[in-house]
Amino acid sequence: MLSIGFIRDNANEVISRLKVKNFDAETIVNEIISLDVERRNNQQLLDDTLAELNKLSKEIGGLFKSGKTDEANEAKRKTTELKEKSKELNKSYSEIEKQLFSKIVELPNIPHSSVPKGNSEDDNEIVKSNAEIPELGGKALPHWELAKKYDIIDFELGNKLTGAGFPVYKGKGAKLQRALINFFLDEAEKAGYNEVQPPILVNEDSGFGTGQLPDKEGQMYFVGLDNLYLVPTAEVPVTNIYRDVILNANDFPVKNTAYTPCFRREAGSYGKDVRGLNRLHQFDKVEIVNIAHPNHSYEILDQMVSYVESLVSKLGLPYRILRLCGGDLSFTSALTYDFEVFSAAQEKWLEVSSVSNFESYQANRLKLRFKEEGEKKTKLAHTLNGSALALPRILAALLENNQTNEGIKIPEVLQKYTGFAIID
RNA sequence: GGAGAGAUGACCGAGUGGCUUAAGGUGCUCGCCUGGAAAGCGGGUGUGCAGCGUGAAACUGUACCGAGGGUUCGAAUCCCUCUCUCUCCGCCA
Repeated sequence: MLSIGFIRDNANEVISRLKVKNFDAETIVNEIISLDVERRNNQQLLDDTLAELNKLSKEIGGLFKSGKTDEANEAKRKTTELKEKSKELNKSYSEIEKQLFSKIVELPNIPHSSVPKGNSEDDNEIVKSNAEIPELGGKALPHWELAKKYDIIDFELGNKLTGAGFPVYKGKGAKLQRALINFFLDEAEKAGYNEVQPPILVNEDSGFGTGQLPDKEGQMYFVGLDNLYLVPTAEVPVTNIYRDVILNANDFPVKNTAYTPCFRREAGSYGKDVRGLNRLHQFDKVEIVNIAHPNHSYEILDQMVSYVESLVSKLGLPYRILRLCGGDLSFTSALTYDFEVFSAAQEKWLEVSSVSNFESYQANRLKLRFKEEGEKKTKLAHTLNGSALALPRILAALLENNQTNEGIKIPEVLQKYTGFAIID
């Protein structure tokens, strides 16, 4: 969420810049400003009342000790009114604060100045395209048919065990999954990322910290008996490692990577591009998460984009990089680059990575702060994350693009992980 | 799952209603001392919100001793609820 001080000092800027996200913030911002004034007035009264009460209590203590019981009882009588007053002020304070909070969390993050205007994915800006699209000829099969032909992914079996969107990887398919995970983790480590293996169930505080809760509650699987959520991405547990943490400026940049399965209910997206591996309820992903100094977070973002680009290049996949327009940008993001690879039999671009800078939006929820060298005051850090990479669509593109009469060729970089060069 | 014991600052640890402004120690840091260091001595050392200022700081008020309520003029301390940790038993990959 945006910090109240920033909204207070930059109300007009907040309103105008949120228009890029097609978000009309005027009413909310005005409500926030007036609630903020109300809150501060209320706090002043409350603090004064409590100060007076504290002073009296101390005096009463002294009077009792020196045996002046009558005077003490007299003073006690005076506190009654103050106590009632402070109770009321306390109540109104929490009420105002609650309202203020509920308004502030309604505001999305402010988009970066480079974010293009636009309403949908059609308005995203293509930053780079390396689309040497392979010629497959007429008899190219989509990946779900290849999966069946070589018996490497079993969608029906997943239906039996769980339901739609939970495929079973078999034989060389399972091994290829494992190879991709190891390849991605090894590459991340080479790029300076520290590997962590977090829990894949998280509590409500964690869900709030990265912004999944309260808005996107319906998108996560919820284990009601224990009040826990299955992670939709490793971003949630890995970023929340730093919840309520105060870093030193020289700790930056903090770079973590994690492999986790990811669980998404995908409510409301039934029937659209869900064939095969295109959209699943459970999938594997390696995520990279950075915590950065505010002055350097956009350099870090560029580094992350280059890093992800190196992965898709090494896998030999045709790709393009998009800068998301305001309308397509997520609620919490200030700037997002999407990576898409071309899946040649479906003749479709598939999103395989999303790399974002959240600036201090998540950090404010997380209370993730840092101190400059020698300074006492804390400041909010910047958080960033990116998929590096999400497996299913990578797999879909690899299968489709590398199919030959002899079988499916495995990219050279993966062969030392798979132990085979072809699926036949 | 059963029984018991706990949760105090960066860390250890005292504190059973007001001489607590959270003792004492460790760590860190600044100063003195020193050729330099160690030791020693002295000072400082949390977070949020608000006020005052606005370059920041300082200063003032307030809240925070696992979380949330309650009792009281006054709560780290008493009461209630919850969460978590440890020990033993049970179960178990």
